[in-house]
Amino acid sequence: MPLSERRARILAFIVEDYVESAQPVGSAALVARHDLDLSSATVRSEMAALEEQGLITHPHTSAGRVPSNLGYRTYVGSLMGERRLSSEEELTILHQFHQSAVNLERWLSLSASVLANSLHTAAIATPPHMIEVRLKQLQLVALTDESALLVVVMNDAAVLQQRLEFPETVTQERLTRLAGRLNAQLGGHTATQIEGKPDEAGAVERQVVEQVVALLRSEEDAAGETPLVEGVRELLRQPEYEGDSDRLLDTLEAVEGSRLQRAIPARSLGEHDVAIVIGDENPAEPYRDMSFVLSRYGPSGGAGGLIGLLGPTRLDYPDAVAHVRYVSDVLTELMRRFYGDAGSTSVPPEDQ
Amino acid sequence: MPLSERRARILAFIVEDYVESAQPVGSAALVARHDLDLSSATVRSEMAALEEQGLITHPHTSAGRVPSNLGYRTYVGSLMGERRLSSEEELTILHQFHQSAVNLERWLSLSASVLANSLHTAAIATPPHMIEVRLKQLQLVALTDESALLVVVMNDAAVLQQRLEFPETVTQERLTRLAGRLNAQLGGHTATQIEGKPDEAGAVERQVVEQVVALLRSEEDAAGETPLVEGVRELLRQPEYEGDSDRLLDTLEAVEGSRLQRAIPARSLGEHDVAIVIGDENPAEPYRDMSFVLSRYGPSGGAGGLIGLLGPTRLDYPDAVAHVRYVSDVLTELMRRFYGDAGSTSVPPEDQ
DNA sequence: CGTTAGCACTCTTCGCACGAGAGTGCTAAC
DNA sequence: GTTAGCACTCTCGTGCGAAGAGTGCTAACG
Repeated sequence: MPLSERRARILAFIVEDYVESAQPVGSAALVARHDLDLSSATVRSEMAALEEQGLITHPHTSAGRVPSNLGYRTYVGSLMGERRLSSEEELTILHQFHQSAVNLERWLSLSASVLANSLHTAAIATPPHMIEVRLKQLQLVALTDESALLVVVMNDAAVLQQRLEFPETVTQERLTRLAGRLNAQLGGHTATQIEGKPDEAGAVERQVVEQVVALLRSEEDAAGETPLVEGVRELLRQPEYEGDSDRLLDTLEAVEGSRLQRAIPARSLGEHDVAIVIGDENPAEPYRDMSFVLSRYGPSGGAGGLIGLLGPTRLDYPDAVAHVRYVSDVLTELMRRFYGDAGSTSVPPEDQ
Repeated sequence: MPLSERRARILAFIVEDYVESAQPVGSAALVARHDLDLSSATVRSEMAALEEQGLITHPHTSAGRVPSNLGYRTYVGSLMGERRLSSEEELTILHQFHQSAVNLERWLSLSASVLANSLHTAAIATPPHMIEVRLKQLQLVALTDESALLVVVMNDAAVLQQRLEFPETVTQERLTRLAGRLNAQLGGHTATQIEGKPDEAGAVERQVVEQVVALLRSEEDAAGETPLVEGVRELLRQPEYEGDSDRLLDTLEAVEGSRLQRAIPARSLGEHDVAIVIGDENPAEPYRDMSFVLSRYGPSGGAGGLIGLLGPTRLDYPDAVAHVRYVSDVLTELMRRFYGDAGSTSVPPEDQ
């Protein structure tokens, strides 16, 4: 049953008032704030109907109304207006990026900070990773006579390092030669491709190749890395947590602990989409009373990840969507500009 | 006025009982728990005397006694027994290190985790840095035609990276040659030494050298880096924060925000010492009701930092000291074993 | 003279009742 | 269909009293 125009308007007002005040909204307050040409009594009967449809609820008999998850979902799905950032807001954000160092990690944490501060809630960002991770170049630096540092640069500009212990004495000269040879042979290839090649002769060589593969694999798994979280304190200062230390600590745990990464709804997300997950739409237990507003960032086909907001269900969704979309676009554009299409140009032809 | 033997014993019991229960301890409870050959009345008069000397206080007239900061200080300074970890405890800890990857950063966070979990409070670790940071080797990897990634390895095995934008087109060949030449010229030198050398010819060359110096400097400043914090949730679950959301949030801010690094008492700390800072001995405002138990880690003369605990003043100090000391020793030993004396052997003779 | 039993006193905590306030739901009239 | 009126319900803050814990003092004891 579709909502009547009037009923929909009332639902929208309830959502918006509640988002702003964090207080259940009563019929009288509602007519006072928005000049509806209705009496509170009429609004009350409409509210009763909305409650009947499961869109709003009562905390208790004599309290005002609060949107249910379904209510938020309806609001987000068809009621809320499209919000665009003003050019002033956009400039303020851009300005911060231009002041930052040219460094992907910084950008990510800056993006999350901007989102967190704008919406007064937590923001998350998963580190970028490519679908196809390829070796760009490797280097070996002797540390002691029998150990060295392996530094691997990937096509998504990620740099990983690993210390190696050798069973025999190796000189820097030998390591440099080895690195040069391996770069020529393995550069531009994926972990799987490298594994398909015939084994190296010496133990040292095999060990290096093995580690290179391991590092490539770990970068491929970067999607599983701990997401960056910013603004937890903003979130915890929200009135939903006021005076409720237990809930506060549980949320802290849910947000900072390792559980978050499994709860992020990383399902298919179109290029320019913003995904909204409200309350118990998220199957993971501790996020039942929270919402995610997420977007994919990164040039299409290149390295990318997710960025967005994590807040109470009582979120300013229009504002959240506008901010997430804008920040994600800025981030994508920066990556495109400064990292090219993240390796997609430098991938050599397949071999085999 | 020195404490009488008996009075000292009573103070120690008060501290220990309070540490364990988090409840003010009353005279009757005290005699019941420890078989003192005294009546509660006698204990009461001793308590009155201890209060007179400022070692304990009353939350209110009819409550038990709580140690004051001075009381803790006295306890820590002369009353508490030396605690050593049992070999079982030591093995449990060692076991965790042996399961971890050979990676300094991992070790650090593991150390902090171990401390946090053992004492049920927060643990902090400042990233290691050397007093003298020297360039070990650098590498340049072309990313696009006009940009490259500069990777710098330092004598403390730290690896930093920075993206460079060049005003002209550069090939990987040219970068490789440049890197080789710079390694020969600058390897083993400090930022200051490199700055003392005559300027390079080309713009690209100058830019690279400039960045190398900047990265060395930033590593020198690593002492000022954000310390690693582990176990904040453990800390916040302590009874001192129970039901007090405001204090909880303030503490969260103090511990996770950027203020922490300035509050860490990084003053001179002997090789094997464990420094204890209790309550308002820390001049920084938000840490007035917290204690630090810190130790320096890292081989002497090599890269090192601070590691330790951050908890309520109501800390199990003997246990804290024993754990901090042990973990710090383990960490130092691991560094010595796997990173050698962190570059001190590979420092070339001074030039000039 | 130090130690102890006894006791009055103080202060917190908890449960409970009570009134004010907010908001609903129903009904009857417009 | 809309509205005014009103009884009803529930929360929240406040005040009060009883229970409990622990002290401080005093007087007696060895």
